[in-house]
Amino acid sequence: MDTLKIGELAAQADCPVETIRYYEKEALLPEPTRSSSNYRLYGERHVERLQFIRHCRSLDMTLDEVRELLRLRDAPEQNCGEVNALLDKHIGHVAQRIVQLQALQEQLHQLRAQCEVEQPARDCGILQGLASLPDEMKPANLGSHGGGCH
Amino acid sequence: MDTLKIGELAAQADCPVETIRYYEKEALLPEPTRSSSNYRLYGERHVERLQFIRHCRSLDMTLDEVRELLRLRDAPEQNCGEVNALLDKHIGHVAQRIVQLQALQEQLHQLRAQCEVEQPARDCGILQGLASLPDEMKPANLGSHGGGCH
DNA sequence: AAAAACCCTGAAGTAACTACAAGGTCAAGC
DNA sequence: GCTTGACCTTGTAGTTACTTCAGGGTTTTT
Repeated sequence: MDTLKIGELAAQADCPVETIRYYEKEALLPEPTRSSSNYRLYGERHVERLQFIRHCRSLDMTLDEVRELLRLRDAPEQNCGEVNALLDKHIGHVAQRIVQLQALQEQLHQLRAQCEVEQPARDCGILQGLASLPDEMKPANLGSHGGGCH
Repeated sequence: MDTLKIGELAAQADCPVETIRYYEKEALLPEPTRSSSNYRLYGERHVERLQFIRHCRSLDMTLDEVRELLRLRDAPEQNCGEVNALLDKHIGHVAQRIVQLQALQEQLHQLRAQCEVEQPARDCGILQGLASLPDEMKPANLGSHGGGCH
């Protein structure tokens, strides 16, 4: 019944093979059956589940959020209110991050305006602008849900 | 001459003590002198350098970017064109990330609109919307400079 | 039969810290 | 003089979501 090797599953869900093994270790994917030579063998339900996970990840959810959604998905007669709440919260996180990055962008543009020409580094307004710590924007202000742009 | 203990430096630059030790290990801060009881002792140049680093970090630069800026700062007669270029590149990263997150936000709002009520999870439009992998927005598309919002 | 392509496990590396554990030092109070 | 607490030391492990590697075994293709 389960006929897909890991590379075939990977192709169907557009996901690196190593990531699939990682998801298995994290218990996001159930352990598949094995062939006589110990190869993992997957079926349609694995394809669906992996696509679900990858879609969530493409929406920038954490694996913990995905885990929660999978749990809710696995209990189909329960109320989906929690699903809605989780998504709303995630939308809030993203909105917050956008606002943060926009404020950052403003600061960066101001800093950039300090030096329009190429000159000796000792006179560079940018390096001077970076020398003192502005209290409006401490690293701590980025918060635990900050995340980077890199 | 160097009279500040690590906790005092930490207070002046608003930076956790452990982070200072981490920056030292990363060679962003020079090794300080030591007291007879092996305590680190810092002076004004350390305060300045640490504030510089923290300011860069508050602007979401990577430590590699900071390292590069410190290098340029340490050569004051060189031309600062590289500083300007580094900052422009960083501004580009942030701009790109903002656009990405806005696209994400759009997708999340569309998904959220799939389910306005609380109902059995099996009928939840959100869970159904997450079930298939949309090709316009694969995780790979986020790129190596993606970063998260968490 | 040999080479290429695939599969296996387990460990280590990434970024930038943070949080211990297990101890040494110092100032204040009793 | 002794204790208590705040501070300092080193070193190690944990965080996220993977990615990369070493050192093999298997299957498919040539």
